[in-house]
Amino acid sequence: MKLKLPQVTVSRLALYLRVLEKLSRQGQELIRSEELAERCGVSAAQLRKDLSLVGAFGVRGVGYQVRALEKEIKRILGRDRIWHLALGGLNELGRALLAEERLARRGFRFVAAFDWREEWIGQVIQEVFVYSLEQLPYLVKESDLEIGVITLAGKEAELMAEKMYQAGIKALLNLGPDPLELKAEGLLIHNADFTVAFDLLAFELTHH
Amino acid sequence: MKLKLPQVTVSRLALYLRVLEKLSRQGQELIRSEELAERCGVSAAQLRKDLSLVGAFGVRGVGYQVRALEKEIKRILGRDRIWHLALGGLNELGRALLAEERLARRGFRFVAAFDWREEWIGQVIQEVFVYSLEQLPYLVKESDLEIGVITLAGKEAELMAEKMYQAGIKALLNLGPDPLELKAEGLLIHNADFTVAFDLLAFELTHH
DNA sequence: TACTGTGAAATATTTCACAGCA
DNA sequence: TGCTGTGAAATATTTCACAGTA
Repeated sequence: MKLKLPQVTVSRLALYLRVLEKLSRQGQELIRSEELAERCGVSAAQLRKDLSLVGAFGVRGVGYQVRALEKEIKRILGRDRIWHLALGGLNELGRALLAEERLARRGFRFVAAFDWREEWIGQVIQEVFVYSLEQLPYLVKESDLEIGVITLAGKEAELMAEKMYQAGIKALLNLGPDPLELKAEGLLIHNADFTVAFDLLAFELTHH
Repeated sequence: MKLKLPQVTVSRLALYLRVLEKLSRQGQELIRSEELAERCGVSAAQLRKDLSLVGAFGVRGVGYQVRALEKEIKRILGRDRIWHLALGGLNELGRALLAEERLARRGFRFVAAFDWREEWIGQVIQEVFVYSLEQLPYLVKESDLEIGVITLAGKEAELMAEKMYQAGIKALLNLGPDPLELKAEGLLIHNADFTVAFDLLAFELTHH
């Protein structure tokens, strides 16, 4: 319960897991740190050190059992279970998330969606029902919604965040443009503006 | 041209810029490091150190001129110009990207989209025309396409990446599920699976 | 006075290099 | 023999604390 890892290590573990899942589907049973690291774009030492922070899963002189390592990393990341997600905001981004196979396949399951717009309420998108915000508290309890995923901007994002918090959601992933200002006791908030990836590329292209 | 910055610094600069753009729109003229840092969720020392790595833009005893700082960071990040993007893959994610105001507003402009699927070719989505891949080399030259944005998976992603490289694209941003294996001389590749953000949250929820 | 800019100190992360083991 | 696991060394990043200045 108290495991502390550098955030970069956690995100690399997520990366390793993606590759392991793929190898596993392809039926590969064994992999060496060097090969796995190469596939993930990190050094072998880095990979082994990351793994050593959470346990010793390999066999000296041999390598790692793909399935066993996959299972271990899943457990460590909390990916050995189903997470119930609530979508806040039925814009293009929100609809793309509902359609994301990566999330569905990995146990991140959108159970309900919420919006203010009359045109969306009552619709079913990718098998997910769109509710009005009045129904939020009831559904959080009833469907055990844990993570709220926000795609809205500005005041709408802020209001959605508050409503979700009041309804009993434990964590918010904000994929919208504006960092959430809400500070709420016991609520875990991650602001994750994916468009930063474009700035990184622009920077590197600009400075060789 | 040769400016070297830690990647974390670059992504924080992108964050600062987002907040500055907002302040600028709201007409605020001045901001202190402490306040800006607070808004961005970093320490004031961190913010000042980040800025000091690229220059000294503040006024001691006063703070930073919002517009001037915004302009400087834009220049440093290569955000003081229009980037021409090519979308590779007209799935839900691709269509969400075409609709992303954040990108349009910040100079990341999708100029053309490419797909194999007959049903998409010839369509216009968010004012962007969808072409078949034969037209890729011509359009890269004609429209000066610099960054290819890939939303596809597996073999399709790999093939799209190769075609884009051969057509003369300078950089690829891969938002699809699989790290690109392509290694091509002079091509800048970023794999940026945004779904990692969900794993990070799951990890933190699991380990308090 | 009230801030920024920045060396120096403190931490954190990565790499090295090899001991340990199937 | 051919790997992993891991202390120790090397780097990198963050924080501290205060000199510098409008």
